[in-house]
Amino acid sequence: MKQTARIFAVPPAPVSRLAKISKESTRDKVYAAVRGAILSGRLRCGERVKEIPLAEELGVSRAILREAMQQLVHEGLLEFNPYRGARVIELRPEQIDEIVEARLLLETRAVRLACERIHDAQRDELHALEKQLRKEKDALRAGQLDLRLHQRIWEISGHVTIEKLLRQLTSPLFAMSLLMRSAESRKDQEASPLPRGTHERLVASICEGSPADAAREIETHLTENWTAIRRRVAEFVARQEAEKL
Amino acid sequence: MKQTARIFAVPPAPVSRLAKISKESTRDKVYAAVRGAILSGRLRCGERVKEIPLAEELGVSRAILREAMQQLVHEGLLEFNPYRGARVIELRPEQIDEIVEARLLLETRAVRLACERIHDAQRDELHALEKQLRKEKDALRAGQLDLRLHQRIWEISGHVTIEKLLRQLTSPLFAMSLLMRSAESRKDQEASPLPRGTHERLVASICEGSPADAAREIETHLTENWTAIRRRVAEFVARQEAEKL
DNA sequence: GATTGTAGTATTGTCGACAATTAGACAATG
DNA sequence: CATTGTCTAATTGTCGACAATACTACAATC
Repeated sequence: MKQTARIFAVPPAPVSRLAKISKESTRDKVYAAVRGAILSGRLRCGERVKEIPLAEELGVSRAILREAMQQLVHEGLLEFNPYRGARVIELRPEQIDEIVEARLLLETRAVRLACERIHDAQRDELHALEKQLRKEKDALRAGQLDLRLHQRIWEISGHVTIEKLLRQLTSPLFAMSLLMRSAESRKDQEASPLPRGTHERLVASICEGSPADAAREIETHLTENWTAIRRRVAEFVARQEAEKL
Repeated sequence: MKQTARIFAVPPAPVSRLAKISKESTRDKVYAAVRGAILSGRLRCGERVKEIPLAEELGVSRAILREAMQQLVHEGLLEFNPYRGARVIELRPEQIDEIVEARLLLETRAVRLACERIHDAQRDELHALEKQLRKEKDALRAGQLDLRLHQRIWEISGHVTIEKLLRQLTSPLFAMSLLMRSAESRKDQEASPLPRGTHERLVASICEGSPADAAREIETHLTENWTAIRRRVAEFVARQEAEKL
């Protein structure tokens, strides 16, 4: 007895505008489900992903799951080794540097564009998101809100290509940040919250349309946030190497 | 009687260094084969890609082919519509603008890094490539050499993340340039060769380690080259729209 | 004549089964 | 005791078959 679709976080039938009739395929749903599992921490970085159990859990065949997994490989969330299975990626500190640098190049452009193209309704939305983020005490949910805020800004920029690239770059970073959060003691977590002030200033700059300010804010925001995480990752792999010996 | 592997451009057993024992899977070979078919013009932009004939031609099952095609979707070379099959993408002029802009952001950084990190052996290689490119009269081969030259520079930059993104951005552009070349009259082709001088200056700047010059060269190179193609694409879609009526 | 309904066919979506490969346990050998 | 060889179980790689859907042509209706 299969229990299909229980896993899928079924979205409330996204008000199909006439242009977008393309019903999403099973593969897309599986892709979203696995991606969500990684990005919510249910599948942790470095963890082996076995096809049979996961396919059964999702109520689909392995073939479909494998197709979805290929997409995740290309998105940088999974690693494949022939006959040895797939693992969720595990970034090394240098890779984090690279990804953050690339993100900076692209996201700077994105926020500048957002400054030019933002509408009033979107201004309200950004402020609401920022306010919600400021009030959120739970670290995990705060991280997810932070991600949503960024994504919203990319969308507002109207630059689809850059948006896709940023989404791709951010996924593995976010997954690693989850691993760090779960790996470290509760005390450390309290000691390093997200730098809230930068969000406020970033949103403000975009809403008043000051590209230079916005660019500066996004730079400090990214740099501060990820140098902290980079340090933790470095400590983490050092500890891991030590255990190996 | 199947004729497996006849299609695969079998590479001469890429001197496996001890670290890289991972024998490439059938899926990777299929991926490379289809990608090659698109990037060599055998599969043209906008063309429908039917699974059964292609799978038979490659001598593999549809399942494998579909996995490979998923990767190509993510790379931006294929488009999927449920139950309607896959097509090779067809870029609109605005998309070309976007991609070129993103490429510019990333490739500028790449050439600057290449200036810092290049070795003597690589200098020789770049010069050799550039010389070969300068002598090449055939437009298609010249385009492929141009691509190789760029890719080599990305590799020299040592920035794996940027390299991957650039590869992704360039694939669809290149495919479209092939379409343009085949769509237009022979006379026009002669009239618009690649701007060779910029390659020479670009390679020179990188080899002598002048980041500012190199960045300027890559910018003019990309801009000149792709505004020309963008114009042709615009004409092409206009002609196409006209035929529809 | 244009539109609508209705086969039939071609193509994609999905699945379960079997083959190939790896990893780990355990015995044999020096 | 360390090393090597062999067997077994678990897992992935590959395939062919069947179901679901979309496209085409043609007939029916107004």
